[in-house]
Amino acid sequence: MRRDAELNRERLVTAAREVFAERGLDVALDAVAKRAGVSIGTLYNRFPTRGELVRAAFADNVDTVARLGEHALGLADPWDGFVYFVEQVSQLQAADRGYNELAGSSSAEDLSRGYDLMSRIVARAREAGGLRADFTLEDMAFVTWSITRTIEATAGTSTTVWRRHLALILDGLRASAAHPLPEPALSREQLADIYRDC
Amino acid sequence: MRRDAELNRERLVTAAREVFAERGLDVALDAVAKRAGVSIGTLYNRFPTRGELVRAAFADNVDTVARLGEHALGLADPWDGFVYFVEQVSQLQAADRGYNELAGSSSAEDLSRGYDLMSRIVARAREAGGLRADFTLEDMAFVTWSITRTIEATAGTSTTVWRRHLALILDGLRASAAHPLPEPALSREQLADIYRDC
DNA sequence: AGCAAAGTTGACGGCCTCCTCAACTTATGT
DNA sequence: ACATAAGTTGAGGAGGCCGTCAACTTTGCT
Repeated sequence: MRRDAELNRERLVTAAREVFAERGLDVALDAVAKRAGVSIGTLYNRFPTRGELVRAAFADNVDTVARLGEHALGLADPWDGFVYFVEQVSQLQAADRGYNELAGSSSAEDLSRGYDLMSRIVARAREAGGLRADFTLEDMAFVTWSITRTIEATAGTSTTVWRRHLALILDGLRASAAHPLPEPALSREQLADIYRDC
Repeated sequence: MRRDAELNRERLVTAAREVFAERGLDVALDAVAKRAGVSIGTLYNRFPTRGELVRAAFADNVDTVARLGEHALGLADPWDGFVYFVEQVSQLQAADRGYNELAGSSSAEDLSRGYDLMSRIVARAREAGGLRADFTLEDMAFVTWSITRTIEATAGTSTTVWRRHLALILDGLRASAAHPLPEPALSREQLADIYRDC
């Protein structure tokens, strides 16, 4: 890759991160090209689909989440680790509209790394008796969808109320709060279907 | 209003209900006109904005919710009434994509009638000690957003898993599950702001 | 029956975004 | 210095939806 091409690529990724953060994942790509100081043709040349640009823009966040997960697993109390992880990821979402949208529709499980990590965090918290026994990995999608949506709705008015909502949710996930659930959890395949569609 | 005009109006409202239910509130209005067997010009003549058509299409649901609320208040146990109301409204949302989207962005409080009703259901459940003491009317928005989003995500795969999610949420709303919340509730004004924007 | 008011029609201009491609510019190795 | 591959450019065609309006049709009153 030529030096100028590499530079333009970086400019595009940076611009994409900024524009996605401010205006969401659905912005017109012209806005990204303009902010990068590059023509729309170059953008399409480098990133033929929007998805590729999105992936490039949020590659860092994937690493960050992995680090958060490792740290969560390092905490002495498994329930605290679970809470820590969910809170930190939510914080990331609250700070970046684009990432919030992404988290709500790809949930980090297309990444085997993130999937595995979350799986361990959930299992550990459940087995230690902090997290309710009937909570499955797939149920994490509910948590993500909930938080994603309230962050989206409240971002313009308060950057912190989502913490209240999260606290309400967490209170329902403690083993001590558990009442029998009326429906079986989603299977791994069902969840995969859901994410495939979007 | 002329007889034919009245008939066309009804056709449009019926068509809108059907199309919104299947494809959401953002469909191209041509689709509604086509299903109604009427020209796009007539649609615009009768309903100058999309909002007016939406309101007309979901007027029935507003009545239904009011009835559900009354019934909830008639139940002997206030907590059961609360649960009943939330479940029934969610059921309505699960059956109609358009109404689900509407509920997620207008939350029935633009309607003073629905607002008042919900207010009483919440207050009653809280005062009876079933619903946690720190739960406010404004917190209902969290519940609505959560359920709306998971219904939206899962509708194509399962028409019932949302009940599992709702059960998890409800477990967090019981007085017995309450742990101190980290943030104050949204004020009535803040919530109004949020709904104004959308 | 005849007529004015009410209602309907759908082609069309406007707007936006997507994505392509032929012409042009730049980097790099020799 | 120059040739050539690599990269860039941006105007423009395609597609979708919106909302309008002048010409036409229907209703209902007298």
